[in-house]
Amino acid sequence: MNQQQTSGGEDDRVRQRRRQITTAAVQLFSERGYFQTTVQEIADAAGVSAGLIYQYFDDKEDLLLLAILDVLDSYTNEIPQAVEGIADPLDRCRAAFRAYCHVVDSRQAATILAYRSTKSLPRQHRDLIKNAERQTNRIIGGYIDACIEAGLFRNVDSEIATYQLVMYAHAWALKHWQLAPRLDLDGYINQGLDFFLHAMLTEAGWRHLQRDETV
Amino acid sequence: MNQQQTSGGEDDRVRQRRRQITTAAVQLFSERGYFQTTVQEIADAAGVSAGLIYQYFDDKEDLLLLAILDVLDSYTNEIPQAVEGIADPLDRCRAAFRAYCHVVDSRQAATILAYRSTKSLPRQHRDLIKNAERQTNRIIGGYIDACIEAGLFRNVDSEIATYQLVMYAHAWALKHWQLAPRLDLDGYINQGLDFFLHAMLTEAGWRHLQRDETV
Amino acid sequence: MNQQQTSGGEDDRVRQRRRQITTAAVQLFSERGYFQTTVQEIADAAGVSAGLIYQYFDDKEDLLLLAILDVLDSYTNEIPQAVEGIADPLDRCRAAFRAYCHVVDSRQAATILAYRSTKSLPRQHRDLIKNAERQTNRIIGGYIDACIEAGLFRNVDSEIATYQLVMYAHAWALKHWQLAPRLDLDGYINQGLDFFLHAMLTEAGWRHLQRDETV
Amino acid sequence: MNQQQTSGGEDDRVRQRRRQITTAAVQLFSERGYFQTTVQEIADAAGVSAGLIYQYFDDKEDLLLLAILDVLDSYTNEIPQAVEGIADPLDRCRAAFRAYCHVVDSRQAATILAYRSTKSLPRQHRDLIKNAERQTNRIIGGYIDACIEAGLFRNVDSEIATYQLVMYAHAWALKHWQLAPRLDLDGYINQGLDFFLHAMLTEAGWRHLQRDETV
DNA sequence: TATGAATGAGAGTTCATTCAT
DNA sequence: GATGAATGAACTCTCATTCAT
Repeated sequence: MNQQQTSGGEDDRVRQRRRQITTAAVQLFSERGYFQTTVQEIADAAGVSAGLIYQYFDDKEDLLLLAILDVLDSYTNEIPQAVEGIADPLDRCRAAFRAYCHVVDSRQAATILAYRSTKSLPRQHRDLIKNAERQTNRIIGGYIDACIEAGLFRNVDSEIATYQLVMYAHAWALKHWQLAPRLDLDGYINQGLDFFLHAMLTEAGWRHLQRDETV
Repeated sequence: MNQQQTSGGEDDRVRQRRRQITTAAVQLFSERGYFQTTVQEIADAAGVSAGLIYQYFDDKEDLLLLAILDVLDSYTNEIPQAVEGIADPLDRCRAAFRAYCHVVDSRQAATILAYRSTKSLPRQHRDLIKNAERQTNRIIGGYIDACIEAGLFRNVDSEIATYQLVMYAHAWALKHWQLAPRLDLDGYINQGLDFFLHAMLTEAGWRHLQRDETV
Repeated sequence: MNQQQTSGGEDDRVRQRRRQITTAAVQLFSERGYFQTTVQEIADAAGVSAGLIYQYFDDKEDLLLLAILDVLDSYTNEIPQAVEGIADPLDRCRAAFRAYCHVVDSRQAATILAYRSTKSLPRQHRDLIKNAERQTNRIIGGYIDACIEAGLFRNVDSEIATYQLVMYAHAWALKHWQLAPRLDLDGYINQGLDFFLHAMLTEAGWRHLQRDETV
Repeated sequence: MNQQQTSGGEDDRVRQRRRQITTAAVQLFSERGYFQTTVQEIADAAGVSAGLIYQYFDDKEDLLLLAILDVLDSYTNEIPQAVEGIADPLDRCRAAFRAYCHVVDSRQAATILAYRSTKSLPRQHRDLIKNAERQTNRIIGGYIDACIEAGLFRNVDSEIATYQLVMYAHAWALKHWQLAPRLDLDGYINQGLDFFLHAMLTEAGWRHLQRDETV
């Protein structure tokens, strides 16, 4: 990644420029795909010259990397926010799942971007993306673990379970053309919750859930 | 799509050539991606000249379309084969799931191809791919429906359930880098079966399952 | 040019094939131009395979040469035919001019072909075309000379005069888009005759002409 | 046609580049023909890279169009210049004819270009060329009309007469291989004048001409 | 004699990247 | 810092020509 020697106050201008360009890149890469988007188009969308991009990014690939990481970051940020203040582990799990699905829904094209374009990057950059993904997954995994420890979930492999949840959320973007005609987002989320709870809840978990709903 | 006028015996040569080229295309598109693969490379891999490809395919895009359809066809063909002769609906469902996961495992790169590259095609071609996908899904859906009708599965939305199964199988390819270090294919399949059965089986279903295993 | 060793009766088949292909070539080269016409298209139009063309012609250029010569031959043949039996030199001249204009009218595209494509040929082939052209011109030139010798035309340079007549006729094809909206062929011919007669007739010529019209 | 956004002073650089490339294109297209000339060759001749051409022209066809129009413009510009200050309509007519022949002589290959290559363009572009041609013709036509109105020329169709003059001039390029061995340019021009004056002058015209020469 | 599958050189065009201003 | 004109490598696709059948 391009390293700018930033001396003090310059830092903000640099960050601002990077954001401006990254935002345009996410938008265009998501819509049209990495290879069908030209650097010139990104420059136009960002309102800068093509040449300037090369002062903030090494090359087009670097731009892709940053664009994908930007999207993954938004997951890592928005999900914990959504469950903030929810103490009950089961509620927290459900809220996190809902939040994930909502983020995917609002950034469908960007979600697909990682699936389409990650493989276009060199191994080293791919690893950065995988780590960012793992980070989000670990958050979800933590919520599941809490439920298991509380005896609400069966003792499933929480990492595999996390992938189930994550893939279910991603499927809303990946297979939207197939799912959208049949359900709206809330229907999709409820189906998912029904499924996952049946798959994972223990007897104690069911009682906890019912009390929850009684209250 | 390119239409060759094929009169009788010529048909075989044409099919053979198309297969030869498509196989190379699936291989290379899967490995390197659509845009990073040149037509020349496909020609070399297929052992033909670059020009000849244009006698069997309209253009590079056509080649991509046929490559993706080829992969999807292998799903549609191999899964019914794997459950042939299995009468019990629950057994059939489990066998189909296993088969799906095995096909994905054996054609990982090709499975990813559809996710990466479908969007690079024009709408009309995308629709052909979607239909091929629907066709496979309908097969799986039929197996699930049979279990529901037999009272073995809860009355879930079988289409959504199908997507769950399919995405789980696809995840083995899409997130292989993440999953493979933790499990082998059989472990992954068993985790999945455990999960899905818990999510869907009725009381009757559980009894059926246990009798099954006793026998 | 391709030399076929023709043994006796084979000769006809060969000539027939050549004619078949040349006719298609004239047609297509005239309509679309030399470079925009593919050998395959000519083969299709002639109802033979592309490969066969190379048994009767050296290459595509050869085909062009023969096509142009074919058109020029039709001039050399048709004009003398049209004046056959006309003894009066002035009448013969006028009839020849009319005939030339009519041939051009009926083969407009082919007439343009020589203008468009001759330069695409190597010098040696160009010379063959020039000679064919000279041959036709010499015929016209002869008619003019006869009028001069008879004292009906001024003693103009008959070769230049010939070019005037020829270019006037060719202009009907070359500038058809411009001329056709203003005149029909006969109007164009009459304008031309009026022009040329005024330019060339002597006093004696005028009297000859009037006597002609009186009779 | 390619539209460059030109703001003020940039305009000159753009015009200069376009001229540089157009000049090379006229040269090469004229010498070798449109299809035998590669964009790379034009770039080399113009001293720029092949890619740059596509920043000033849409495609090779656009380049052809501009090249032809450039030649036609030189007619429209140079002929009126040559007759500037000549008040007598007959003298003006003769000077214009001389000028036309001289321009054709100095740009022989370019003159042929329009005949060879116009048909390679799409209808819309062909129309632009036709209009440019009409414009030049209208200038000549005006000079002839003036002679008719002054009673110096017979009341001929001035448009057809214009074509006669124009074709005669063009023939110097189109049939140069045939004409040049017999006459030089001045001889050709004089022959033409002799011819046209005989064809068109009235009695009054002849007297005007003689007085002219007496003076 | 006739076919048409196969070749492969070569063309137009795009676009990431650089660098003088 | 910022521009955008300029580069040139690389790619897709076409088509004249050959040759096994």
